[in-house]
Amino acid sequence: MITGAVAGPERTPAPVRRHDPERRDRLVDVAIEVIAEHGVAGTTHRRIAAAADVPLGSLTYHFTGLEDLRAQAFTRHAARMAAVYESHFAGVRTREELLDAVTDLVHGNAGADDRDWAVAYELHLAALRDPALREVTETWMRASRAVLERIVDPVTARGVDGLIEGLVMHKILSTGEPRREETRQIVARVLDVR
Amino acid sequence: MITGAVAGPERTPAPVRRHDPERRDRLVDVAIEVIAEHGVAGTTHRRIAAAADVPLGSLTYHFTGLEDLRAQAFTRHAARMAAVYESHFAGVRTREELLDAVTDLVHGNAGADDRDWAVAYELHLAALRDPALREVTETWMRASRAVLERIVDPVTARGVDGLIEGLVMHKILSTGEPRREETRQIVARVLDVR
Amino acid sequence: MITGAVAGPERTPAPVRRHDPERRDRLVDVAIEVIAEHGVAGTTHRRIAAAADVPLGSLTYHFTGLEDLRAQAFTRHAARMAAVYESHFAGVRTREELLDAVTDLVHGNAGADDRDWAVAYELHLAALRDPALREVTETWMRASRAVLERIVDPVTARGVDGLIEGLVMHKILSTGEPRREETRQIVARVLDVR
Amino acid sequence: MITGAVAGPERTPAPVRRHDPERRDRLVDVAIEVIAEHGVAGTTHRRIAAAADVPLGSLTYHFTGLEDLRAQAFTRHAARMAAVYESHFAGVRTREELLDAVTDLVHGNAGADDRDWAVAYELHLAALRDPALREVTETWMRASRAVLERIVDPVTARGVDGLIEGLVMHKILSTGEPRREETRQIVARVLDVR
DNA sequence: AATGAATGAGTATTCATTCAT
DNA sequence: TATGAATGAATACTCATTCAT
Repeated sequence: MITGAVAGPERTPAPVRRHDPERRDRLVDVAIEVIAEHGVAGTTHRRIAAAADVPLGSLTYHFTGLEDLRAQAFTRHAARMAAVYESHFAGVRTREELLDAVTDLVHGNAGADDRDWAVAYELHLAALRDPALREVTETWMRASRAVLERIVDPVTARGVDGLIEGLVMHKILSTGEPRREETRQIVARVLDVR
Repeated sequence: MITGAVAGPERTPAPVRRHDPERRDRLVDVAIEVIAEHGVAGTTHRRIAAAADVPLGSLTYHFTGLEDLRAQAFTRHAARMAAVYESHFAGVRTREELLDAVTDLVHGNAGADDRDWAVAYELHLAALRDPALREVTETWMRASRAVLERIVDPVTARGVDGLIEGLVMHKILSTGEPRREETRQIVARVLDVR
Repeated sequence: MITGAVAGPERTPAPVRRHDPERRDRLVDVAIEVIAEHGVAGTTHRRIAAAADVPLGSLTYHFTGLEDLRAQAFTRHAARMAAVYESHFAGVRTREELLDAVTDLVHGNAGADDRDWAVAYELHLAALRDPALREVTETWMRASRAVLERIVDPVTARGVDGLIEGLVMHKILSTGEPRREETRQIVARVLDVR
Repeated sequence: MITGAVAGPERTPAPVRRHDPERRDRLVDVAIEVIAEHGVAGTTHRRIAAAADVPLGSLTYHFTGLEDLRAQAFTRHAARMAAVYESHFAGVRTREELLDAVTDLVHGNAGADDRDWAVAYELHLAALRDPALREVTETWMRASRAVLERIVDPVTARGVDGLIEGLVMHKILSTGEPRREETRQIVARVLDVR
């Protein structure tokens, strides 16, 4: 016996959806993905809504505006990146161990891939023009330095942090993958190991 | 020997050139300025036209489109930055001299200021998604390395180049200016000086 | 005789009324305030809800829609303005007394200030396009005339009523306050006093 | 012989339009009409564009924004209304002639109909909240008074002007047309005729 | 050759209203 | 009963690009 399905003439195609707790939360994650994919400039309400499979109005319901959502996305991303740093260097005690850990980080073996770094650079650039985001980048930078300063002195920490930033950016930009051994050699010098 | 009238492929039928013959050229410069001021995302035909005090139609007359103009602006900027590198390191012979030169570069005493670096980061990020710009960044990066490789080995060159990139970015992002002596100390290690 | 429980058509099954039992009533007042502040065009569910410190859903719960609420707000305002007329002219018997009373009304010494008149004009204009509101304005206008006709003939009543309308509007629009003595002089002529 | 008209497969449905000088000018007129029809609140870009049979983008090309267009529409309307006053009272010399002229004006026999007055009231209300429009209303009001002051003293001018305003508004709001003779009688008193 | 007008696609945002809870 | 989430239509506005002049 066939149940229901009596085709009335103007049956609407199922309104569905509705009641989606955590949507707000999910939207922030989707926004991060869209930034990774299309850059800040290409991050539009429409694109996020489409990626999250959510109606357009939902975005401005949950967030004051695109700027608001963007800021939250960046804040979350920075927090995650800081957590990656934190946990990646958690067991490191000596400069020798740090050397391997930093090399791993640069080469993507630490929980943050090119995509994540790309978002980070988007954040950096956005922060250059938006003071509100400066706070996010500064908090993040302070956290990173603090992690490194558990093992090395502040000057070295600043050097390593800067080196990571630059090497990763060049790695992302280059077509050819740089050799791990070379990276290790450079990091070793900044760390004054050997 | 007749100097003029060398029949090149695009011989125009007596140019006449109403006035403002270097407008095309000037527009590229203005575009760089607008990118510095408003970022790639905020760089529109209208904004450039206004900044150059030129009618809107003039932009699409001289350039295929915005993308075209942007690419030319980035190309020119990269060439200029490469020239800054080139001339800044021109007289440098020893690692000791290089140490000072690099420190100067990072601290803005080399012909490239924060504004210039900001455009460079805009380019980096744009190149991440536009293969056409990848060529520009790679050419530039190769040129930078070549300059450094006149003085140090390739691995060190890559390290110094990356360190400059990272330190400058962090300097631009930070509110407080980092101390020159610290920078020098870090660079010294990568250069293996002292 | 039992006072309560008169079985009217809409006998509710023991109201219970959680709290804020006069919310509905209060919302109408808040709506009037919002109209005064932002005009009909700027009177939105959200704005009223915010001004009343009430959840958004509360508005559509208590009222069929915005139009409904607006109509009720205007109706109440017109009733209040009519009451102001009524009580302001209550003790007036002679044309001489009326002359002072009208002058006072125009100059805001009668319980209705510029803000109230602004809402009145919003109503007038809205009524121009919404027949439902026409009823409100006509009832109000009839009431006003009736008040005046207790003292003067219908033609004079219509004249005075019109004059009040026009003088108040010009007073509201003008930057400089008109002189009371002038107003009095004009009103005197329409009333044929002196 | 059949000329042209060789039907290619993807013939677009005629782009037409283009080159429409005076469009800007025409848009201001259309805006006035839309305000008359739908009120300020209902005057949207879309509505004006549709009424003028012009693409949406054309509006923001010619005007800074809706506010700009609205202001220009009101300014033009006020100028026209002032011109109506001016020419309507041009030949008037005596108070007796003025009496007839004012009565005609109120009853719509002077080149300004209900529709025009409705726009005027829209302007009044808009001016209440927008200082920029205050200038328009004040200029207009000054012009009206100046016209009347050629015939009567300033106080009387202010009274007549106010009376016209009020009587016209009530006439527009009322369903039944008031009797001309009554209007004349009231105006006569303010003018102190007979 | 040069440009101002024109246009259609796309942007963020606001909002009245519906509805599951 | 009351409400916060949800949604789709509508809003003003921006813009790259086209094109008649």
